[in-house]
Amino acid sequence: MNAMNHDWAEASLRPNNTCPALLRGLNADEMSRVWNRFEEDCLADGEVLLRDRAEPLHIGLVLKGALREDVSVPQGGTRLFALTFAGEALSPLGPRQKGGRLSAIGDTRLLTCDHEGFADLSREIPRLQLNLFGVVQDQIEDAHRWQLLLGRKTAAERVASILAWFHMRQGTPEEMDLPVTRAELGEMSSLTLETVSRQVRALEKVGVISLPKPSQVRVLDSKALLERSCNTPILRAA
Amino acid sequence: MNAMNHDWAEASLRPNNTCPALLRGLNADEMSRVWNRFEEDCLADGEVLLRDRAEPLHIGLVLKGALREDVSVPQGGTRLFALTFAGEALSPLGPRQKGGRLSAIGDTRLLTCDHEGFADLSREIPRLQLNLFGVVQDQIEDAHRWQLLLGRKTAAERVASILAWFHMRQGTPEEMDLPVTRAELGEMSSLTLETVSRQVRALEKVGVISLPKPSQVRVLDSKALLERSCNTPILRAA
DNA sequence: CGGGATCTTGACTGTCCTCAAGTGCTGTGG
DNA sequence: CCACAGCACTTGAGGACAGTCAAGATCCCG
Repeated sequence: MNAMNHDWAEASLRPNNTCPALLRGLNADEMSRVWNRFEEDCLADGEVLLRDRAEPLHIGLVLKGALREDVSVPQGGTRLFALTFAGEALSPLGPRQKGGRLSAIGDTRLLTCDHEGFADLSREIPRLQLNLFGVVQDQIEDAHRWQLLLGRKTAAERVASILAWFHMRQGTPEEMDLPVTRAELGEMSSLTLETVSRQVRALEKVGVISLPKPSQVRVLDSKALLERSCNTPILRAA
Repeated sequence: MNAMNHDWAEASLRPNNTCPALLRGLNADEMSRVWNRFEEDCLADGEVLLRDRAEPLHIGLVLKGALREDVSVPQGGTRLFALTFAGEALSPLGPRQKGGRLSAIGDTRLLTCDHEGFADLSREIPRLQLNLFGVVQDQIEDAHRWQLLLGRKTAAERVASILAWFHMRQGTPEEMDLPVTRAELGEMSSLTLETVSRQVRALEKVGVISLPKPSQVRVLDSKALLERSCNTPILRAA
C-alpha cells in the first residue's frame, strides 16, 4: 500500500492516463514489489540520462517533467527524435545502431529498472510481461503514426497534429507549455522552422489557438485543431 | 535433425540471411521442437492470409515468395504498407487498430504459430524469447528507417533507397523481380506513380540499373545505387 | 490481334524550402 | 533604469521539387 501514495500519484492525477500502461492491473502487493525493484532518478533541466548501450532492455517511466530523445543522423550531428511526457514509458527497445541521447526537459523524475530486475519481477508478476508487450505495441503504433504524418500530411496538418498530440499527452490543459523551439518542432515534423512558424501563426489567426508567449499555447478550439490535423480528405485513386 | 533438411533450407541458401532471426542459435533438438509446433501454410499468388484479430501475437516466417501488408487508411480504402520477403518474419505486433491484410505475392510458403504455441515453446527454449525481442527491435528499426525516408529524402533518394533495400532483402540477385507496380511503390514512398516512374527511368538513364521489363530490375552498379539512396549530404543547420 | 492495365513523358501548378530582413523576448552590465 | 547583445521567432520574396492533369507508349493476356 505504501506504493500508492508515493510520488507517481501525481502522474495518476493526469487525465491522460490514470496509471502507466506498464503497471496497469497490478494489485497493491504487486505494486510495492515493483516499487522496491525500480529506482528513482531525478534530473534537472537539460541533464542527460545515461543508458547503458550494452543493455538491450531498459525500462523507464517518466513521473514528472519530460524527456527528449535525440538521435544522431548519418551525416553527423543529432536531431530531436521524440518526446516522452509524464505518465509515459520510455521505449524499452531503442534503435540499436544510432545512439539515442535522453535528456530532461524541466525538472524530471523517473523510475528505471534494468533488464535483469525486470525479468525477475515479471517472473513474480506474469502480468508485467503482457503489459510490456502492450508498451512495445504502442511504440510501434506511434512509429506508424509518424510515418503517416511524415509521408501523407501537409505542413498545416503536421503542425496541427503535433500540437494536438502534445496537448492530449499533457492531459489537455487550458494552456500548455511547448517545451521545444520552432526549429525542433521542424526537426520532428521534417519541416523548416519558418514553415512551422507560419503554420502556428496561421492557427492563431483563425482562432484555434492563442499564443500568450511563443512557447505557450492556449488551445481555444481543440475540436478544430483535431480536424485540421487529419489528412486531406481526398487522396488520388493511386 | 529432421528439421535441417526441411523446406526452409531453401531460405537458408539465400545470402541475405542464413537462418531466420527468430530461430538463430537453436540446436537441432530445439529446431525440431519448433518444427513440430509451427504449421506450414501454402498460399497461391494473391491469396489472403487470415490472421485472427483477437490474437495479439502471431508468429510467421516466410519461407518462399513474399507477403504484402495492406492497411486501411482513415478515409477508407487501403494502401500498400510493407513487404515481407522470404527469410523474414512477419511483424509479431501488428498495428492494433487499423486492420492489416496480408496477401501472397507469387507462390508463398510460410510457417506460423499462434500465441499459446509460441509461449509453450519459449518455456522449453528460453532463447526464443530473446530472439523474439530481436525481431521486434528490428521491426522498430525498420519503422525508423521509413520515417527517415519519408521525412528527409528527396524523390530520387526514396526510389533509390527502396530499390536498394529490396535488392538486398532478396539476396542481391543479378536481376530482381519488382513485385509491385509503380503505383504501389508510390504508396509506400508517398510519391505519385508518375514521380516513381520518372525516378526509375532516371536511374536507368545514368546506367545504375537496367529494365529488361518494367517489373524486372537488373542492378548494374549497386554501389552507385546505395550512394544515391543516402540523404542529401547537407541539411540546414536547423 | 485487340483491349485493358501499366508505364512513360510533357506542361503546368502549388507547396514548401531558401535566403534575407526584420521583430520581440530575456538577461546582463553600466 | 536603460542599453544592448543574443536568441528565438516572424514575415516576405523568389525558386525548386514534386504533384496534377493529360496524352501517348508499352506490356500482357485472352
